[in-house]
Amino acid sequence: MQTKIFHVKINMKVIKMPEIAEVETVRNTLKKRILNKKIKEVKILYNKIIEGDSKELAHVLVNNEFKDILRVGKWLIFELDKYYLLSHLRMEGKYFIKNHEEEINKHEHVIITFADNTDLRYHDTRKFGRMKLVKKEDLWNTEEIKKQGKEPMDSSLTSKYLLDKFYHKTMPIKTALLDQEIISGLGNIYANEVLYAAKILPTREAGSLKEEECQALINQAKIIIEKAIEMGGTTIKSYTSSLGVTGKYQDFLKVHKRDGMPCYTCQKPIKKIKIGGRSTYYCEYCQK
DNA sequence: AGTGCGACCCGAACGC
DNA sequence: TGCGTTCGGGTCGCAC
Repeated sequence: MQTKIFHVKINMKVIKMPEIAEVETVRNTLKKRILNKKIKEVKILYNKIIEGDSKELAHVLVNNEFKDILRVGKWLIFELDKYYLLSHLRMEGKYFIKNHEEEINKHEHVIITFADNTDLRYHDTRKFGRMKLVKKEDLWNTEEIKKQGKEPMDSSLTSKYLLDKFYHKTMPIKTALLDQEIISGLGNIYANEVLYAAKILPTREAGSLKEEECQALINQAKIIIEKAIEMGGTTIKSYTSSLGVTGKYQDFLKVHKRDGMPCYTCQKPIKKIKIGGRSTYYCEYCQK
């Protein structure tokens, strides 16, 4: 099983979507497969994935079991008895469940073996992902968790909240959308999509947005995330091969990676620029 | 404090 | 063909 196969084929390229919807999909998928199974061995093959002492982490996991899996923003949180194991997939982190006998792939960096001889394997080609052990009582005082802003699906994410966060901000709205301390869970791809759907130019100063524009961002973020979670679930279930992508995914992304191609609304070519070093796609006519 | 940018990684795509 | 170069993702840390 591959848990991170949130891929969309566009222009014959596979686009990866390491965002909140995908992390939620991973959480739901793993919950069905790994809870309440005794861990008998932990191998850490690349130490920099682990923040802190990797030997201690392995020691804590062995003879323990995962009770539940939570999520805050893009952080996966595996519940143990006295600790939580935090896991951030960054761009290319994936979890596989394999039989322990299967050969270890060169990108598998953490191998957790259960008593039933199945492995939970953390796979990360770019080695950007991170894991960290925290004591249960410290979870909400952990920097990474504490600073997460409101999630798109959270009803307390309101236009007033955004208006307040954006107040006097000179950075482009695109950059502000990627700030996890404001909205937790949006990545570069969804930021592009949300701005297009809300008809807001990515270059606008965040502080220049009106309340109704903030509301439009929230509305579109909810729609896009919800759809993506729905699609993610479907993708996991129907996954059979690397080509297991159905037709509807091709219609999902409206601007991302579509530079030079006609805008679906006005037919003028989609522009591509860099904002904060990140690829930004937009329609200069439809977005104001 | 707010903002911007390089570093971290490595496979894929691109240029010659 | 094969080589070297560029790009892209999220986040942190540093410089201004």
